[in-house]
Amino acid sequence: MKRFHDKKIKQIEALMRQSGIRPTAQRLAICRFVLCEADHPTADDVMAHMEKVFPIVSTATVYNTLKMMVAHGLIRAIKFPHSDAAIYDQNLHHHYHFLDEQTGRLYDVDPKQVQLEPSLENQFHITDVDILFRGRLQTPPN
Amino acid sequence: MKRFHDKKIKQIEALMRQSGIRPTAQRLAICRFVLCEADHPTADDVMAHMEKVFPIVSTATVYNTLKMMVAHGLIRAIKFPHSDAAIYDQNLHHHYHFLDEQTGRLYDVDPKQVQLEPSLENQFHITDVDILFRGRLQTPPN
DNA sequence: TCAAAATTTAGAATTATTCTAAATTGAGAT
DNA sequence: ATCTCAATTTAGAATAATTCTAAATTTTGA
Repeated sequence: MKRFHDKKIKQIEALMRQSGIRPTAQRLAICRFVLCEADHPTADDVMAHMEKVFPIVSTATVYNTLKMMVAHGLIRAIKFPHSDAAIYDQNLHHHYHFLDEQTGRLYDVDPKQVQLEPSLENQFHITDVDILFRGRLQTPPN
Repeated sequence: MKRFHDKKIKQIEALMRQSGIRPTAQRLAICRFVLCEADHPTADDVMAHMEKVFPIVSTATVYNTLKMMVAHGLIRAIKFPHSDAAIYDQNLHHHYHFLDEQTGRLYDVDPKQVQLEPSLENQFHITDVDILFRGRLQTPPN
């Protein structure tokens, strides 16, 4: 499993280089976490993880790296109404979100599962649609 | 028109009392602006207006009053991804929003104009849906 | 008219994020 | 290996939106 691990690192390093991000140790650790381990993390989540796996990282580096990843198209930054902190999304496909109001956890929603037909052509030319569903997880019938 | 003006003030005062908000001079001015004059204002917009019509109001009072109006169901506070500032919405009907990306102006969208059918019952119990359409105003054919 | 309660205020505190300028690290030429 | 220049990282200051605090002011109702 060490080998597997190494391979993942190598892949991420390659991805970073392809995107034009020089893979320093800090950046690599941040990218790995955000791309492979985390689920809709905030900058704070990344900080907390980094404090475990990396001697000392500054908030500046975390924010700079996240911003860089966004700029190079590796992730997207999104804000939701329930929190002031941006979350970083590794899912680059067009998708919506569901917020479990009880846990605060976000889930991706495939647009295929959502039939949406706005009749607004007369007034607005729509280029993008953000949707946040809110509620609770469905308790499966036992 | 003075009379008309007075009547509006009286109505707002009555509304405040009914909602359990004691109508002080500051609060009345804030309520009037938010309910009758403004369009999706931020706290900052309210501050700017107040500086014109009222000697001195503190940010604390503006925020307190807005929070109070929200708590008493006179308005709703909403956050959108394009700005960190909350906007206050006097439209209490269920509705969506359209953001004109060129001007930053928000428009209400009647849910009747939007056919939405998510197939998520197996996974999620949806209690609310926030939608933000983004784009530009439709240029009317000349 | 006076005390108690409510309101307002200035300014400090907080949170998420960005900026700044100095220190450190790294890469390529020698 | 070594030196230099550019890139990166850092601590901490700055910013913006909002909340908090404690003192000052206003209001209310015996």
